[in-house]
Amino acid sequence: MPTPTSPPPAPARRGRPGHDREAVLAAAVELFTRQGYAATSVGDLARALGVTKSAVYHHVGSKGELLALALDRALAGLETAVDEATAAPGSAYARLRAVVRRSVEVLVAEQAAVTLLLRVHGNSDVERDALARRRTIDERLAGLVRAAVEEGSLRADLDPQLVSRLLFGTVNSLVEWYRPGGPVGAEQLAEVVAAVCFDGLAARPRDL
Amino acid sequence: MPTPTSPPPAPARRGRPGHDREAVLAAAVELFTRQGYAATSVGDLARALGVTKSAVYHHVGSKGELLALALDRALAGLETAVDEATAAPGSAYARLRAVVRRSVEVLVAEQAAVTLLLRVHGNSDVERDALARRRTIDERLAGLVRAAVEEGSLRADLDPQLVSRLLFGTVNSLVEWYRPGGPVGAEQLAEVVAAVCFDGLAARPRDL
DNA sequence: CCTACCGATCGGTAGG
DNA sequence: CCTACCGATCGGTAGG
Repeated sequence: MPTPTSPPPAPARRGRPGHDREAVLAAAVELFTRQGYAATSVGDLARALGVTKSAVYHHVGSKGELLALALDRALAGLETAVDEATAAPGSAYARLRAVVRRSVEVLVAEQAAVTLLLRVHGNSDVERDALARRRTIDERLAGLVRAAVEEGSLRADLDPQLVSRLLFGTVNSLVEWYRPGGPVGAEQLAEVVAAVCFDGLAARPRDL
Repeated sequence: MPTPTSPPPAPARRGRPGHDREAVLAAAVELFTRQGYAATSVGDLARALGVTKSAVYHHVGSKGELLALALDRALAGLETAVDEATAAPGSAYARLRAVVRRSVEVLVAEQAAVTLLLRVHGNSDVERDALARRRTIDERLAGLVRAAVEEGSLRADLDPQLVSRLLFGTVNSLVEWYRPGGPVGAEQLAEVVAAVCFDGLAARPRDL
């Protein structure tokens, strides 16, 4: 038992050391991505943290609030990536390639949160708000692709919208298999993805 | 108790015309993909069909059985695509390109079921069995990529496993946005995806 | 009055 | 194919 008799005059920490809001969020994001949001109960989350459900509710108002926090983290990261890359000087092609690289880096840094974002169905206001923000990002990306096509640096035989979807579909698919700490680092991955997307997989003379 | 008093002599059709097992499965797959499997209750499904929950259980033994049927449909389609494309004559490159095209076609034909498959978490035996079958498919695809790299038709500076993941990550990402009946047909989409994956997005002299 | 919890239980709803 | 239910578990909250 912690201090049942001795009253320390300093009003320092009482109760157990315990977790903070950030630790609860981290555990929630991990479980939500591994099992799915709907399939994860607050009880599951509490068990993973080694506390009771009530302890979880001490730190967070609702299960949906945890989802909202996670989705905001993913969206903020992606929005910043798009902001920075679109504001950069240079050709539309260079900006697009930069946004691909930066997106991969965000996706690696906030992988679990981005995974959640990509799986949102719109089953609640929180999810619908996230989908709306995501659509805005997608539209900005499509605009960048359009500019690169008009500039003449992307193949002109394909619809820019289609190109945008294939491009960021490839980027987003990374969450399905990439695990940090493996043989491929984040920056290296970003460069490989950009190279494959823009230059293709087929062997070319310059490979030899 | 059923029929406590009135025993109708004619055993003809009783009850409403109603749905069959296939209609229940179709509605389930649609709802599971739209809302997520865990977030879809059997009551939701019943409401969508305009019947009661018990009516649903007349056609199907459990919610998990509906998931198993859907996942089997997706897996069988993809397995057939890989079977046929890998058995075809020609270079490894040609077989790989064929399997990409055939995969896109299966994905379009069984889009909802494939979407479900791609979102499986392994939360039940049904889901774990599906993941195991999917892994086998992925390994065969990776083997085909490896053969194409060794043959010299794919860029040799990248790990075949990485190439395989990017390639089929791109293919699989189609479920997120492709809707049949739109401006792009299935075969056309298959050809575009193969072209973009192998030749890249960047403009090249032959485009001009 | 605070932070950090616990044991028990709330009203509703899940799959069956 | 329905009405009428079950065991259990859901997200969330009470007092201490």
